[in-house]
Amino acid sequence: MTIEERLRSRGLRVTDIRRDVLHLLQESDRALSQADVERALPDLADRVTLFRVLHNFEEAGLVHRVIDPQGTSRYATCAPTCSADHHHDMHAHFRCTACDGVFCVTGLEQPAAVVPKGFTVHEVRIELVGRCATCG
Amino acid sequence: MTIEERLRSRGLRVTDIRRDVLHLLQESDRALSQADVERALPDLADRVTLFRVLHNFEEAGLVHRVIDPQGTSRYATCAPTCSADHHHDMHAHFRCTACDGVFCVTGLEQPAAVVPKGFTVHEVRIELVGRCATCG
DNA sequence: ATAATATTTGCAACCGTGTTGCATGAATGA
DNA sequence: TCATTCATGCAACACGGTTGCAAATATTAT
Repeated sequence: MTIEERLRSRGLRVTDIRRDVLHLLQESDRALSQADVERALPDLADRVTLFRVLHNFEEAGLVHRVIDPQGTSRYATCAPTCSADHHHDMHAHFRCTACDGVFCVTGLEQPAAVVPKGFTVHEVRIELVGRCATCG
Repeated sequence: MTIEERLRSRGLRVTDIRRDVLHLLQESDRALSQADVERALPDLADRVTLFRVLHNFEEAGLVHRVIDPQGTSRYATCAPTCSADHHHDMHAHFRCTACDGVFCVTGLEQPAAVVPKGFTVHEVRIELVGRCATCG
């Protein structure tokens, strides 16, 4: 599926900005912050526009968002089968302490959660912290 | 151990602000943001001072910090045996989708992590998401 | 108790991310 | 091609986080 088809399939109009940003996210092996996108594609668009584009992508289920340890949002493309509602419970994230890169990890089984009486668990989020292949 | 002893044992001087803030965190059953502390103890201190007090507590290993889904920091008292370095890998956090409260959960076993070749996992962070006992 | 020292506090000011409103320009469908 | 709907840029603001510096306070030594 081309990038344009991907955008249209989620009801988003095709524009230069959206095409370039989605392409960048697709090529990246890690989750990018808005600042990362601005650095990679300087002068492509106003920062408000970028904010809205990333926001649109997330709402449309094209990307998922993860909060990094500094509290800023990072975005990464979803698997093609992702939808906006339940794409988050399909994988965990790995964060490298050296380069601060965030990677997706699939195939992780969820541990049985033991919570106090009266608590209900709907979702288990897992973050792996360590060093990536590049940083050794 | 009294609050004052607790502060001194970590090399922190005892002041009204530190005593009140640590007491508040100790009494709370959930992790509090700086804004929460300001609301609970209005006019106790300047917001910069509060920021530094919470920062000191974390460095001293008196509290641990967790980033909530909005990307803001929340603080909760550690078990007395916690140190600044390894207090984070002793428990998971539970977040209530209704009241946004963050609670500590202990006794959770860590899942075996499957990561790509070349990756090294040093730590596994787990966040449970659901409804707390109060919110049903 | 007092003075000397080290730390804490408040203030002003700044940065980055996130966010809204509004006017303008561009993509789509008829 | 025209009308409509949506995307974009700009200005402006909210908020959390952060630093530097001078004044106030806690600790230590006299």
